[in-house]
Amino acid sequence: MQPASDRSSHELDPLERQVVAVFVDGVRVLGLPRSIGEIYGLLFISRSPLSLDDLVKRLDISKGSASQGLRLLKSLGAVIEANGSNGGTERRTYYEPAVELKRLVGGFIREQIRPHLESGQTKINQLAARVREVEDPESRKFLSERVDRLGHWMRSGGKILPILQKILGQ
Amino acid sequence: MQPASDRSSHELDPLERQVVAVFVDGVRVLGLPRSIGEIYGLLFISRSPLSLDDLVKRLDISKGSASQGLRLLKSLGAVIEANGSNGGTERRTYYEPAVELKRLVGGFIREQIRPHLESGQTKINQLAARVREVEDPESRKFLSERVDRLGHWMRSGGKILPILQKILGQ
DNA sequence: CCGATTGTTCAAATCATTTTGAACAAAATT
DNA sequence: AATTTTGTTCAAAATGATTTGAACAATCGG
Repeated sequence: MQPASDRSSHELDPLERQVVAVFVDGVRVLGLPRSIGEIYGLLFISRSPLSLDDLVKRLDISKGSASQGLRLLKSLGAVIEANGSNGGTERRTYYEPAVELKRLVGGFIREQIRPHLESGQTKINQLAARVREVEDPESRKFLSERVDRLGHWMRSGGKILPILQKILGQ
Repeated sequence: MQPASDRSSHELDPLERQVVAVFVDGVRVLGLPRSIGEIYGLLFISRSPLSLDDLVKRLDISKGSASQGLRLLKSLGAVIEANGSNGGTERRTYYEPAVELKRLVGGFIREQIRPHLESGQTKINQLAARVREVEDPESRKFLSERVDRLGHWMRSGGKILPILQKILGQ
């Protein structure tokens, strides 16, 4: 005989499976691996925080995956450690999802978008320097027009981000 | 003896290579394959339209890649066919890049983002229906709060897109 | 101190995506 | 009509990313 809320059952129930599937899809659009979606999805639909071991058992993934997945999600600020409100016994750490869109978007931008924009800006500066050394004035004009445009795109991208965050912050 | 603008040289010059590298990086962030970045990048930095065959030779990619890459780029509205301004001789088609950010962003949103948002919305509706059938009122309350949140995220995503387009359209 | 528990790391295996290239189709040229 | 040119398609190969699992470290309890 099992308790009503069957924490020892390893399998996901259909609703949980469906939620996890939504997140697996979602993270693929963002270019993140499937396991990230599985982990976050299960945390999102679970009423209480889960340990690494819970994730391993219920999602049937390896410890390695769970560990790495949690690390990434923590770095994004998408999961937080739920330090047991118990008296400090229990050394196992439990995780819960951050559920404010603002936080999620902010973390994603900070970790996954900004670094690319920054390295892109560097490369475009190098490009501009090279273009200045092109002999033929006609070519140089064309190339600098294009490279300028590229720089403009980058700057637009940079400007969009805070706006995005502002809007999604409600 | 070769003409000054050496169209028969297969190799990219260093500047072209650098531009292509920037686009290869760029499209990876968007989750598109490398060849897409190579093709668009070379078109972007080329003073005249290029044919499929030019792309194959200069980028040293297969005909198949070039053909599929061009198809995707056309569907995004990122390259357009430059119908020779000649008298209709020349049956080979040449391609040039669309260089207005607005167009590029619009195409990407239409082809790569909207479909996901739409199928996501469908899935969330199914989810909501299932949640209504959960017996335990406590659980049902929790689950419907979470699923509502998910729906809210989706709608936020949908609302952001036109704003993005407006801002990037200058 | 020893064994059990919890979690991390990283090389190897697995899996998914992209690229290739051969076969084919369509249209133009001889 | 046969050949050449241009381009598409798609199964198989190559590539690249993720996942696994064994080895390891750290901490706790007995």
